[in-house]
Amino acid sequence: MSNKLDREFFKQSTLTVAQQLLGKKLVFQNIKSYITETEAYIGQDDPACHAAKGRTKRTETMFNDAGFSYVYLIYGMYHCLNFVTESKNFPAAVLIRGVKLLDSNNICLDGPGKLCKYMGITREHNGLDIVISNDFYIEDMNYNPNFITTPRIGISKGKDKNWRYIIK
DNA sequence: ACCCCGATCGTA
DNA sequence: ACGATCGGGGTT
Repeated sequence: MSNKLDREFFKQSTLTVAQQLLGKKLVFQNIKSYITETEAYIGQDDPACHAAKGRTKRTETMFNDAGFSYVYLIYGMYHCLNFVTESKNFPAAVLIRGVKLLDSNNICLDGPGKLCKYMGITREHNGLDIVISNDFYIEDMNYNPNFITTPRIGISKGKDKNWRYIIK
């Protein structure tokens, strides 16, 4: 038995998912970690959301049903991992900004580009259904850490939203 | 065809 | 503070 997160979890409001993902176990192939930092990107009214201007080839996966991965290349050299939230055809996702490895000396991977590089996550892993996958999923390990809330970073628009969450 | 810019990171 | 590096997306 496992406590793998199901589609209903990811269908919740994006802010709830972003907060609730903290402390959850992320399994990608043979790498196990837990999530320490997230950010929310929500819909066409969020100027920092890639899908703010609607459906494009790149943002197509943000319109997927909840529970799919959204991976994109940024600055020509790094990848960022997100999980799609809310309803199908509503573009919203949670960016995974930091994790702590569970089986390798508690190494912290602080930064979305760093954790993708370490895990080998690329655009090949875009649009995968992590609710049904057996080697890419998230599990509840019954850890509900306290967290702090801050503005999102690295963006030029939408700085007013306090949609970044970090384990204390 | 061209141009600008970006949900980053390592180095200085 | 800055450069690396390149695809997406809008404009000509």
